[in-house]
Amino acid sequence: MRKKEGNKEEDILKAAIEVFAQAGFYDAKISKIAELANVSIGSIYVYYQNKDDIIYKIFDKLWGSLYHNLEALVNRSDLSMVEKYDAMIDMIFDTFTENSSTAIVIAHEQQRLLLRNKESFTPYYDKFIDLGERIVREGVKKKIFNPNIDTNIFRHFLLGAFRDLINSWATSPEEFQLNSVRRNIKFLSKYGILIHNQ
Amino acid sequence: MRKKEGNKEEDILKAAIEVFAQAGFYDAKISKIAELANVSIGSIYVYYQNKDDIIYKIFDKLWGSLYHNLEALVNRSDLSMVEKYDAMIDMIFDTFTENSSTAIVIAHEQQRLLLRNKESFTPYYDKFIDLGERIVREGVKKKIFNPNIDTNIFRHFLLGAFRDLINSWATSPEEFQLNSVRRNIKFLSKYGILIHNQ
DNA sequence: ATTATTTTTGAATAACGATTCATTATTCAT
DNA sequence: ATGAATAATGAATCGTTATTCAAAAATAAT
Repeated sequence: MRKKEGNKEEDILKAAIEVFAQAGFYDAKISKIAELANVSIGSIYVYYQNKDDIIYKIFDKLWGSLYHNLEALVNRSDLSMVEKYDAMIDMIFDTFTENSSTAIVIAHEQQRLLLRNKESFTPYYDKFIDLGERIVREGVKKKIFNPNIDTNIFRHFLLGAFRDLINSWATSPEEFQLNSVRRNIKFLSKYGILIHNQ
Repeated sequence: MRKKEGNKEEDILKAAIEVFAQAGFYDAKISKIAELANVSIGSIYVYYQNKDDIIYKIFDKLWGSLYHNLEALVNRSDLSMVEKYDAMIDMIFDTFTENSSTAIVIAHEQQRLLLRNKESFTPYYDKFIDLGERIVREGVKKKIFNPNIDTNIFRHFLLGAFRDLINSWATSPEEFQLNSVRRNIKFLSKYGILIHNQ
């Protein structure tokens, strides 16, 4: 019986994230991924069904991580509502910034892939959204969040803003102070741009 | 001298918008665009250099329209600062919703194309952003907008939120009340999600 | 050392679809 | 009518690259 050398499956995924982030999914070459992963082209097809399969597994990994982290947060009763909301923003922020190439891939490719094939998309994405909406509804029920805001619209608003900002930072990190981005997302989503004078 | 029949250039652009929105840029077939435009494949290459050229002209048209409309707004002195901001949101909102397929194409393709080839991208995009930032800085100077918010971050925040919401509506219009989306974008960007109790 | 089993390899395949360009069609001026 | 001149056509080309699979290499058990 032959043993597997190293962890090719993981090497390939890591390489693919970099290649997809740099070139975009369609311009990314399997041969380039193989080269970066120090693996033959054939090996890629041992561990993954095809090119699509690779990107779907990238999504699955990140949304899975976000989902599990949010799950740990959603039922914490030691936090005030606003503390819980801030913790959610921090968690999402940390996850994306610690995986900046994955963040770029998601920002660039997710929308189209969702359109193309909703069935094979990671279930963690919808589960994550559900948990997020639950937190917002909890805030409304506790009369902390504005009940006139549509929960569904708010989550698109917030995630859309997140997506653009994280992607912009990941693409040109020299243009943004990461902590400033974090602070501004928190502040803007809670208080908006206007100065409140009463 | 032979005259051109109808307006093939425009027919092709309109068809391409629909095909790109439906299939995504890379899966879109030139043959499908030709079919939808009632034009031969060869004619497409009479009016456009290549596939890229078509999508760049789609972007140019929409961002050009946004830029010119914003230019008409930016120096209006008959509006209060908040009225001007609301008018800007309304204008962006109307432009995107009146061109919903183009909105989908932009939401799905712009980021990657910007990365791929910043030079051939429409100059109206940057010019539009500049005008938008000027309005925000005017709001700060007039002590209506919060001076602690980073202008650059705010525009990514707002446009990111816009992008996701318009795209979501354009993809599943049955899921959203358009006026509710408009109202919520205005409210959230100005006042945030928290109830202000003082 | 030999065999069995599993892993790895990468040259060859095969399909695809953007782009070209020689040909045909249409219009207009004379 | 005729002939420029331009517009339109679409079959054929050509490069590209994801995927396959038969062979080779590595390991473990005996």
